[in-house]
Amino acid sequence: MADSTPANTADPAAAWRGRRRRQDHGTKRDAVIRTAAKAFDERGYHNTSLDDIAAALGVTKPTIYYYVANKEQLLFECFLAGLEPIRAALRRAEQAPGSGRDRLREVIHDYAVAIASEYGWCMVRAEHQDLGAELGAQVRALKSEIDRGIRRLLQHGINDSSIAVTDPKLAAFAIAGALNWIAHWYRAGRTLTQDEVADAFVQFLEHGLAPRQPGAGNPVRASVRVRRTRVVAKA
Amino acid sequence: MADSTPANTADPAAAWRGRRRRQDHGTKRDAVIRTAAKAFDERGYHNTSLDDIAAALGVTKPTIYYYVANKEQLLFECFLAGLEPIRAALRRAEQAPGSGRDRLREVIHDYAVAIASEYGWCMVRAEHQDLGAELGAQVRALKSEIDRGIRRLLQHGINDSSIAVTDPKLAAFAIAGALNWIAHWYRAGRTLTQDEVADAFVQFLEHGLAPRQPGAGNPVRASVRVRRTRVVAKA
DNA sequence: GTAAGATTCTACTCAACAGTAACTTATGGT
DNA sequence: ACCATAAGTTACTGTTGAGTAGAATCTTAC
Repeated sequence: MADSTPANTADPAAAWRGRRRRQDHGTKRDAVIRTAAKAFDERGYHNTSLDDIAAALGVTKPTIYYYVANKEQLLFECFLAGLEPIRAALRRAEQAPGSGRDRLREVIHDYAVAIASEYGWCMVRAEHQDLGAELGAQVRALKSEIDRGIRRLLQHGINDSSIAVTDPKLAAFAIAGALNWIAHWYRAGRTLTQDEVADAFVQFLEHGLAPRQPGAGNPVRASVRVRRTRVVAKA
Repeated sequence: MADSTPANTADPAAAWRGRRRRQDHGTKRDAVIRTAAKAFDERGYHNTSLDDIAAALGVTKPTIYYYVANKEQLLFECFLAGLEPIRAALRRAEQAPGSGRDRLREVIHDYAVAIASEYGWCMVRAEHQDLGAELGAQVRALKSEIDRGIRRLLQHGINDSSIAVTDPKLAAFAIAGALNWIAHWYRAGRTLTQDEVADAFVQFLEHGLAPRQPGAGNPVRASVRVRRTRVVAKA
């Protein structure tokens, strides 16, 4: 989860191969989770056996149990890893300056980038029923926290009249839906970068389909304040 | 699939209970598919055994095999049943009058209503990997047909300048995403009707977050031409 | 070098569930 | 009345895959 160590960006199996064995426990655990996320994304949770994941890592099944309690918890960790960046974006927005719309714009951007990550599937497509009552409730709580955050930003924007929507609740669902869906179609390394997608979505969600009325340029003062989220050291 | 016979609206098990046995084959088959869709929605595909579905219908497992070939095909039928209304909406839009935006508005509305149906889950959350290569490809083809339809409407709208988006492809994804997500949160019989949701989404997707510039009222000539889709005879 | 502990492996158990075989019962046409 | 067939049942098989016990192997500290 701590995306800090090098060499976890490309091939997770590298955490084993070549290196000496008594290797940083955390790094390997992250590799397990990361590989699981990728496998779930490709084949779905139930069509992925722990043997599959083990094989992808070049180890055997019991090794996985050395790092996580069971398959359920593995899925849970994927959720957490994916959800965290979005929660961080919302926390940042809470104490940022600017109109509601400016701040929401930032969140939408970071949200889109997060969903296009390798954990996108887990956040969006994984079924809560696959987690027991306990963990399922935790995930639901986190998701609902995100939902409330977006609604709050919408409300701010409505109050300072930088945003106009009829129903903030449904608007939040529409925004989250458009963004979450990215996980269904986006594949890394095809034509579009995560940032390009994010910018396009910011654009669309702000203005919708209708042409903007000529004249009365809308206040794009801060544009997208390109705070390129600190990229983790690659390689 | 043929939503024509009475008594399939409420409880599908009613197709068996009380009635004599030599009963309309098609009706019962529909009841099987409908019940499967509901169960998949509630517990997910893999957490639903055929015994579960059989129990919900008040029959035993082999009876299900009497109506469908296997579990995979059962899921496939749910896909078809759900996707069809959306394809129909697109077909209607193809030969409708009005601007691209007017026609897209109709499609968005009907799409939203369809996704809020009991087949919403199958269309949106079911994994293609759970269908074999054959059926999976068919579903993918249908979905891509829908995607192309939306893009075409967007392009019409751009041409007649009733729509302004930078990238029609991404706009189509955003629209589909917002709509598809409805399947994740909408539950029938809570506060909002399908139509209310649909209208709110039409509204939001047309105008986005930004307040409309005062003056220059936008051309809402046809509004939502409330062609209340023919409701099937209920009970 | 060697003991202690950390890490990974081989070789299982056990339950769930899709799918089937073969038998039973109701129904409608003749 | 009777039989051909539609509709359903009970009771199984076979496989898959999560999870575990316990042995084997590596690493580091001393």
